[in-house]
Amino acid sequence: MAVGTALHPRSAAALGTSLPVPVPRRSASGTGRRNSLSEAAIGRLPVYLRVLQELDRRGVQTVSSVDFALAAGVGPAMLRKDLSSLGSYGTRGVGYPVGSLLASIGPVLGMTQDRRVVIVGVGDLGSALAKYGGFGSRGFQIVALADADPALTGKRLGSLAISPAQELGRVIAETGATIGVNATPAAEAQQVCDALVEAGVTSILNFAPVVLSVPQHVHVRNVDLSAELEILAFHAQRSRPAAVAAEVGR
Amino acid sequence: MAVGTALHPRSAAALGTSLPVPVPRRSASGTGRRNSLSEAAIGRLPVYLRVLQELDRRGVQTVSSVDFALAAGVGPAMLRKDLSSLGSYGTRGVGYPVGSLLASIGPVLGMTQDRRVVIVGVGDLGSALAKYGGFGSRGFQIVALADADPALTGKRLGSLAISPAQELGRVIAETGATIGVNATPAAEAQQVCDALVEAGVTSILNFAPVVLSVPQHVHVRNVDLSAELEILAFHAQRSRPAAVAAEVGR
DNA sequence: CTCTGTGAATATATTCACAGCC
DNA sequence: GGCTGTGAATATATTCACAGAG
Repeated sequence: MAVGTALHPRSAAALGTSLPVPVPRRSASGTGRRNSLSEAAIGRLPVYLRVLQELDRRGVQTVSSVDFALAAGVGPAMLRKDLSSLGSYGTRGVGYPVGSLLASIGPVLGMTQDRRVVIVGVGDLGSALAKYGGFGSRGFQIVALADADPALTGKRLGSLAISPAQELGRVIAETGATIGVNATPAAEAQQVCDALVEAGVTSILNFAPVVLSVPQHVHVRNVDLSAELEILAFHAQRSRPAAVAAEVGR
Repeated sequence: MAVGTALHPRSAAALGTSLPVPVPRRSASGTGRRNSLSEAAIGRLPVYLRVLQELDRRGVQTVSSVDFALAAGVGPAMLRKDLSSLGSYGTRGVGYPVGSLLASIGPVLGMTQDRRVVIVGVGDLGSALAKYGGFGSRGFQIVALADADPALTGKRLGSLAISPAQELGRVIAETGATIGVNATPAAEAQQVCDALVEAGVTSILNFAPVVLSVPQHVHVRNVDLSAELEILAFHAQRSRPAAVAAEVGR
């Protein structure tokens, strides 16, 4: 039988970062305005939002799909299709109204909701994330920190105290966090993930290089930094065919 | 004209993190053993590699596509297809030999090459990355740090001194770094990116939430942490349709 | 005439399902 | 019998190209 008790007893795991995994595809229910957004389009919305905010800040009122697309790093046709499936607010012959679009896309990405985040694992990465201003500036509020290491619990980081990981349930209940960031080492990641799920968190951003098992209703996105570098390394190497042929053929 | 001089004069920009962008598709030259790997498959290789290393560590010698796929969080058919396009080392009726597969996939991801990394931007995130053990354990060596802030330059972080960002060219030439990690704030990111490219770096991992412009031969992958949270927020919200309908319809 | 919205065409990716080998 | 390798079928995503609104 080889692999033995495969990593965990639950369902198949979610692999995030848009590495397309056989997600069972939640059939088109939901909020989708016109025809629901494709998964790929959803991944582009945050970029669109950022570009719109930048345009707005510069006082731009209207933008064509060509200029918008250029700034977002996509093709104009795709951008139009994405916006169109959002319900489309463009005017033919003119372009898209920056303000209205912002007001439409923002809520779609939950900007108007409560978005409280708990970070578990306050090592180097966890504390960097806790201090990172980018979350706050985009409407996410870090409301709690937790770590399994007793040496850290009780300490403060900015305005937040670090709670013991064992008390995750209570901390989440008290703070109302709905998003969990898992910045623990690989060995603890599944356990922490389980605790988050147990406490009712349904969105998890996972930095640990492991495939987490979660129930279907929980969304996991993985950020695997080493994997990113490996993918870059792969491409770098394709540019110099000879180098590897020797290695692999050996 | 609206957007005006769109963000940068160079070519269209690369959006990484596998958000599939209209990459001009480098036509199938290169190292690919059998029929070349799809971009999606390439993104899964690091996961496969990690699983194989774990199996190897546990002393597992052979693994079936079903068990392997389960551990990697993908479907067995996809895993077989991916491995098959790598040149396939499986044995029918038996499974895949862990050791040989490792020896095959490793080099494909550049594990046997020199993989020297320079980190630019030694703020919270940059220093967390510099201290992160995960890179080293997967064969990446951080050989240089740089920052534009004069208050930081000259300081040390672990065994490395922080160089002034202005000297990136020299630092890269001296250390032979081929991969650049851009952990600078959004406002500086394009400038740093330009400097990296100028210095001959052709692989960039970008954490700044901006669309970088680079020449065609340079590969960029973006890790946008806020975007990840926004995508989670989007999905979380789809689970509660009513909440947003009110917001958007307003 | 410009620029959006969108069906149709194409390109990619994933899954099925089964032939063929161990 | 069990399991891989892979063509064919399906599902997703992207791009084209043009009708039609302003």
